[in-house]
Amino acid sequence: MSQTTPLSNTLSSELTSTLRDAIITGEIPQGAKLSETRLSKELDVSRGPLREAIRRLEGMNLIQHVPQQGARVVTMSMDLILQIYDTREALESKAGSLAALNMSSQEIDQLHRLIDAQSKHMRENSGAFIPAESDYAFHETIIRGSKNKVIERALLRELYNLIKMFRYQHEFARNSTTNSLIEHRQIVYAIEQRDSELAEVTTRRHIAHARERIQRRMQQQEPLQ
Amino acid sequence: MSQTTPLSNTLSSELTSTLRDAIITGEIPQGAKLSETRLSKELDVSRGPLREAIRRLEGMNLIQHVPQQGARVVTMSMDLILQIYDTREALESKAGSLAALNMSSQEIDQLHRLIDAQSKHMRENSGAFIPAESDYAFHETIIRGSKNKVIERALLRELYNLIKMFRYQHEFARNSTTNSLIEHRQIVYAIEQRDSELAEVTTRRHIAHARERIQRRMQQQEPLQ
DNA sequence: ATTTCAATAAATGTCGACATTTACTTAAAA
DNA sequence: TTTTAAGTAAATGTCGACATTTATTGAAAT
Repeated sequence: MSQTTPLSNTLSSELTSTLRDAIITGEIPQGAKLSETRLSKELDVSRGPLREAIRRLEGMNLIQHVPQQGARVVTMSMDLILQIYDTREALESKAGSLAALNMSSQEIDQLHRLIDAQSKHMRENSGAFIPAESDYAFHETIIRGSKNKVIERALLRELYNLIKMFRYQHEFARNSTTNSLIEHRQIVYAIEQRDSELAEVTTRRHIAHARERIQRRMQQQEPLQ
Repeated sequence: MSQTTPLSNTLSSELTSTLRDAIITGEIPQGAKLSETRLSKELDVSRGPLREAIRRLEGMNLIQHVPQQGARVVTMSMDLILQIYDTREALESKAGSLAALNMSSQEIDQLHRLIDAQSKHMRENSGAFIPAESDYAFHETIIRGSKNKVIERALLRELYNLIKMFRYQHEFARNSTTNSLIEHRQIVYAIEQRDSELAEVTTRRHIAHARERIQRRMQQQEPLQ
């Protein structure tokens, strides 16, 4: 009989998800110390699995660990979020070009469905933003469509969590005008045409625009620390 | 009194380095299982720090961990090494362009010293390869010079270990003809001129050439598994 | 001989306790 | 009052043992 998904994940991986979400939402705030003794009491687990979860979150860039001092949630500075977006631009533009070569037609269909939903949402809520989940789904579909596991891991496991944290905790960082939808359409068009160079350029510009918006809004509105 | 570097690192971080090196050199071969019970006896440590080290190596892409089954050293396939080089091209070209903007003159001097040493080595050992350490030092200097900690971490902590493993275990993957030295000079020239676009292009091409060499040699010589 | 199943052995996951280092508090001295 | 230092409290690092799951072995049945 074939093996199905395990009913009980390991405690360590449960803790990883729990803490990750708590960090993204800000329930555990930036810069906060993750005290092992306190958390183990609060969550009613021993320190072993907790330490493993913390090591994993370290690998996801969500936590910084100093030997003999403990672990702290990363602090999102203006500098850091711009560095993240520079990195994202480099990786995701490559993912876009690879997606144009490697995506299945089913995956391209999925992109169309997501764009249509985004378009519908914009029409019905005039001038509204693209819902964060729909935007993530769009980008994740392309990233997975690149069929490059290394880029996929770097983006989804190590950058997107930080981006989600940033967006979740800073309203002004939420997506994005009608421009984004237009740019999404341009990207899908390029992928559909199997034009990897165009996909690379349109994706690069899409991320660069997002970076510019962040930089602009941050300078005027709220100088992050 | 100011705090100096600690005399005794934590056991867990010692183990991380030890295992990392053993994996890179192939002392622990690709695909091998990292049995906790066996390793804890061999290295005479308890399983706690060992498990933490394994989690860290997981974050460095050197190990794959399956719950309830244990950890195995990554297997380097033809597909994987090419994916790594595609990722490296995207990241390091960006690092090159940022280095042209952000490197200090001291760092640029360091690049010159490295190139001169490489040049001297080539003259004295006719047609020899650039020593691996010198090549790594060159690229690391540029990557750090980008002043982008996110890119730096992605490259040095998550890609270069895999590249070192690949090179160490496959002689045919060792660097590189006189071409590499010429390309190094082109990159330094661009950085020196603070020409970020040129630095991006020359770096991109340098990595792309390395990728092509690997692909070519792999097809004729030894089809990796 | 091959397959299936039960029993056993071994490995990973988890826990609690001890050791050592760091942080804090309090008292003494300047 | 401020600073320094000793002593105490707390936190991280490490260890060994138990629990549960997975892998292996061997015997029985087809």
